[in-house]
Amino acid sequence: MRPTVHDIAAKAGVSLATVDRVLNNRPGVRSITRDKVERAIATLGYVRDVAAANLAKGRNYPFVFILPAGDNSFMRGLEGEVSDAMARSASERTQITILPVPAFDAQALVQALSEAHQRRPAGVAVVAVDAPEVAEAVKQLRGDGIAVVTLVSDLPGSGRDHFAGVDNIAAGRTAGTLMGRFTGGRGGPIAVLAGSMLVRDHRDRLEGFSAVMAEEFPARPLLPVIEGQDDPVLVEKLVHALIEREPDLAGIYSLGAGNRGLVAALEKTGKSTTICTIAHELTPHSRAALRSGTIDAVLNQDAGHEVRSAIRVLKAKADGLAVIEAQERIRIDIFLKDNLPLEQA
Amino acid sequence: MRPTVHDIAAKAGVSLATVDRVLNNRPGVRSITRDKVERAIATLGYVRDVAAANLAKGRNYPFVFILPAGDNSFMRGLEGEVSDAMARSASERTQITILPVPAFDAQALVQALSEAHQRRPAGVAVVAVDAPEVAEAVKQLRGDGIAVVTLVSDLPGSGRDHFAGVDNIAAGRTAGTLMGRFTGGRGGPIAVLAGSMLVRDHRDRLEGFSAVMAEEFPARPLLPVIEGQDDPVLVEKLVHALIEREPDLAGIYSLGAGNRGLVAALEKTGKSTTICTIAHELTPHSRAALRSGTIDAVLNQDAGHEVRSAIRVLKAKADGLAVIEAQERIRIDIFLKDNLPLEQA
DNA sequence: ACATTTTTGATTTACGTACATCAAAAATTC
DNA sequence: GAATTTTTGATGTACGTAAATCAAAAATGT
Repeated sequence: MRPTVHDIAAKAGVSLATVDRVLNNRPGVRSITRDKVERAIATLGYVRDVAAANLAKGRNYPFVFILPAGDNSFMRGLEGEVSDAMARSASERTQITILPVPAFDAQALVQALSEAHQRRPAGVAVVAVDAPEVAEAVKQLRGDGIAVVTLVSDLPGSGRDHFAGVDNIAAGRTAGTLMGRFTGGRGGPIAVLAGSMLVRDHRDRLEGFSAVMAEEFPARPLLPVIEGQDDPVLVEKLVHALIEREPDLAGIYSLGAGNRGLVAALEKTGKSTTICTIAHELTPHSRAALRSGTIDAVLNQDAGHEVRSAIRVLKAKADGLAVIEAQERIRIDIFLKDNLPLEQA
Repeated sequence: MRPTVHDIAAKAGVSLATVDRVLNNRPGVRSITRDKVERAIATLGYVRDVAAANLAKGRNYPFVFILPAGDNSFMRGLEGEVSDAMARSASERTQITILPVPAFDAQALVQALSEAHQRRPAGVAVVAVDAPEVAEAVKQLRGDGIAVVTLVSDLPGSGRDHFAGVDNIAAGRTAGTLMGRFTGGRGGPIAVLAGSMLVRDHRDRLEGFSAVMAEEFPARPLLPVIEGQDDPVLVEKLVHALIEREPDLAGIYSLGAGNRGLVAALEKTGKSTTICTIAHELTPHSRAALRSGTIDAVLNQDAGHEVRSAIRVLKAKADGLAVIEAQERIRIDIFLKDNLPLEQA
């Protein structure tokens, strides 16, 4: 059996109360006694039973998740994962509140952060918009001892405790290597379709993609970036025009969300198989397009992993514990039609 | 606050003892009373505090992990993950024992399963060897109410409760698509390097790879399979001979373990950049080769995920609970040099 | 209506830890 | 060496559930 506080008390020749004082570093223990107890802890290999401790403490973790509203499939999937986490709240002693905000709206986000602040949670997870006033709001939360984790989109310089998301430069580089190699057998330029260059993750992906294309495939021309605002209608129009303008187009890298317009344009022009298409985020739409061959590869960040990681980190930070950064790193998944995971319920 | 057993008792107008009888379906409760209690549970939305229950029960889960011995990097990594899980035993209430067996030795595995049986654990996880006597040994464990999960390599027809590993046919297909597309710009045949066709996962990978090559890239010739027994020296000799014999070789798919010989042969012949190489399992060796460009892509199964999933499933089965199969599905990771996760300590 | 069986209630102890209180002992100060 | 402060011990309660015991009540059979 694993040792308990009683065993430590017996081993160290002190009372239970003293062991408790040492374990929870309460005052009023001589350093000699403290040493005795700590030696007993070490030799017996005692580790506190966290479950029992939490039960006794009645500890719970009120968290607020601030997520963009709208019909972005990825974000809705993310929200679904947070809901799943809420369903697990009972056993994880968390109390999660979701606060929706308009997408890409720094001012609304600042207000949401302030509302979250008023609730006095132990931690806040937020899909950040890259703006100085948002960073300022995050700083205020941190100043009040509230842990803050950025989710999916980071906010460097805000003093956030952690970023639960992928390395988007690496994601862009991965897309670049795949694009270069998949289109190796033919000529023609590559187009890049973004949502908006005002969003940090899109900028990072472009940076990585461009770098690899320049380094490894210098012969292949890169067309100027097209910004589709993640709007299906606008994207379809732009991609349609692009395909007509560039009959020899070899590939399209879509680094933003809203792939519906892209897929529609490709399928309507009958170019879906000849143009190599690489997109981001596995959603019902991109999954279908991958299966049909319209999209050739999808890079994905696992929203479930991100949410669970964010919660783990928030808990640790709320308790003042260290986080093993390497363990919380979110991987970039590559999906081809052959390794698609089964659709979940 | 979430409701407790006391709240149910009050709501249902019965005593605590009766609530306990219903919750743990002990005998001696009229169906009318049982209904009252169950309605109270439903309306209050009571969920048992698993931590408190486990504390009260003093529940723990003795498990045995049977792993192949030898210097296979992947298997050593797997063992490391099991060790990590042992370190977490305290908080997870598990007691894990590792039983090493000689690799690919059905007889030794049967003996190990029998030894595991004698320990009367709540569950056993085993890297299976595909042989009828092994299946028989697994059946005996199951017959005694011991949960069995196959790890990495499955054993269909043994009645095992679950398989914690990847779909190797899909993995082979994924490799096929990558190979076909990566070598799209040039001619030449493709070679397949296996460990042994006696092992199930190798057979499955070959099946998937061959199928995709035949379906999608029928023009590309496939050379007869080379079996290197996962032995670095033999593999290097065979690959060296292969490269000399086939000067126009476009790609090599290495679907087994022991990539050291492969990498050595490629680098010594100076063909490392011209031959597209796809291998399995991310180990220090394959990672280095990926980084240097000798290997172009690595398909990986996350050993940590597999071990943690196996433990979750064993726990659930030991408690007679259902498993959400979709949630325990292990993904096939694709790594290029651009999306390599950082090396862990 | 009585005996018998079944069902229910009341109460207690336990799991391992947290936390509070009060008294006792030891160390410190003057 | 007495007064004071600091340190330690003893003890109890709590968290939410499990599990046991024994008595009381209700249902059942005859």
